[in-house]
Amino acid sequence: MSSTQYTKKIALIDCNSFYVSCERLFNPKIRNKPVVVLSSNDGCIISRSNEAKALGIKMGEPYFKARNIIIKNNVHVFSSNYSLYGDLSRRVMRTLKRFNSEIEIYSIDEAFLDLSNFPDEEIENVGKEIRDVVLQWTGIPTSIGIAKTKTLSKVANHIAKKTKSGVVNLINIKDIDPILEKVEVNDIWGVGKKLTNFFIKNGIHNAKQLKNVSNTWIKKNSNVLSSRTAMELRGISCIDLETTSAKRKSCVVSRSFAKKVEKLQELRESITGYCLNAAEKIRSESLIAKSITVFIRTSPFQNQSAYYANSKTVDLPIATDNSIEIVKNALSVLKDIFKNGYRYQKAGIMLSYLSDSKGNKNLFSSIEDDKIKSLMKTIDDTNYKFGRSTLSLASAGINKKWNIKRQHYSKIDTSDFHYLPKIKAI
DNA sequence: TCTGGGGTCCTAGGACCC
DNA sequence: TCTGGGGTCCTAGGACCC
Repeated sequence: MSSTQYTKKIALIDCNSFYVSCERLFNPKIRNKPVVVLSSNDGCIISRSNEAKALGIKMGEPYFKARNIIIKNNVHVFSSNYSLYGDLSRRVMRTLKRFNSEIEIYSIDEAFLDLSNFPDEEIENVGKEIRDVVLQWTGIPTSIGIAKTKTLSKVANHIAKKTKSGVVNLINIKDIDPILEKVEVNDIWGVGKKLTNFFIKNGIHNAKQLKNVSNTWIKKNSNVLSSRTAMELRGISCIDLETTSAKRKSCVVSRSFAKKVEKLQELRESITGYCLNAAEKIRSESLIAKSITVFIRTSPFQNQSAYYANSKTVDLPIATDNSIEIVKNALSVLKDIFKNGYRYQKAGIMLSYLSDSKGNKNLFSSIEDDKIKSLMKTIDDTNYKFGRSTLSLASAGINKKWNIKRQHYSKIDTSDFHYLPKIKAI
């Protein structure tokens, strides 16, 4: 044991059953009880407490299929509350940034954090400290995996979820093979359904076997992504931390309907709403869109009625963030793909070829443009203050029969004083 | 009756050109 | 008249992630 070492160290911090943890934060009664959170429209189960997992409730399972187990076992059910989860996510990420600004926010409940600046021998304790601080400051429990590459830190995290301390460190492990041997190939980051089948067919069942497969074989028989994954398992970093939050390239807004929709008018209302949402989103990120895609489809699960799905893209002559422009184009595309006589289940729009709107004044910008800009800003500011869709367009409709279902909504809003938990003085 | 929503990246194959 | 090989660029769709 000699001098202090500073090898490359990446931590993956993952919030445990994140949406369930968020609901529990404001509802102590459901701690240590089985809890699930549903996807939009109360369609599928997308977050489960450990107690719910133990009952055999599966990730992504349709709610109606699990309903019997849920009722029988008194499982607490919540519709998703994304503004709450988004808010708590930001608090967690802010806390993590105190340990190092080199952070990649990978999803709403996960972040990669570069910890190379801490000495190797201290790293496990640093991991434990991060976990304690996040829990204390935000109330959210996490699991932490630390290793030399992103893929290995995912593996470490996978194991950490099953351990009591919640922290697993693979830095300077003498022999990693016995650990990798216990990780099934389908649990490796980057290996999905298709690749799992391919690997198993070729005798590769676990992470140790994938790590030891020859580079030439994998490149010849699979693709660069697989070879990168294998390299990363060997401890050679191929996937960099993306710390500068790159601007997104597309923006999708889509929803399933609570009730099937048959009329063009109702589709028009929904598409208008999605456009307004998406336009507001890209404006808040100073982006403009060059193309708009509209898609509609009937349910793929109901085999007795005919299936119809279609989409169409329109390229705009000039990239824009103007809601009115976007709605107008989307509705005209919708008219082209709409067919009578179908029961539509879902619709959506996508804005793509997004680019920076700042310093990007086009040749044709005019006083008219400035007027539109200030109108959009007024709409955004008002909606921010008084809630979404305070100001809207007439085509968005008023009576939205098709609008989403949220039967188990917790109604917690961290930006509203009415929902602050009350503390009684003793 | 009831099956989420939002992203990125890679690749094969077609179109086109020389 | 018939026939070639190779390069680039674009796009749709697939696979993967959470």
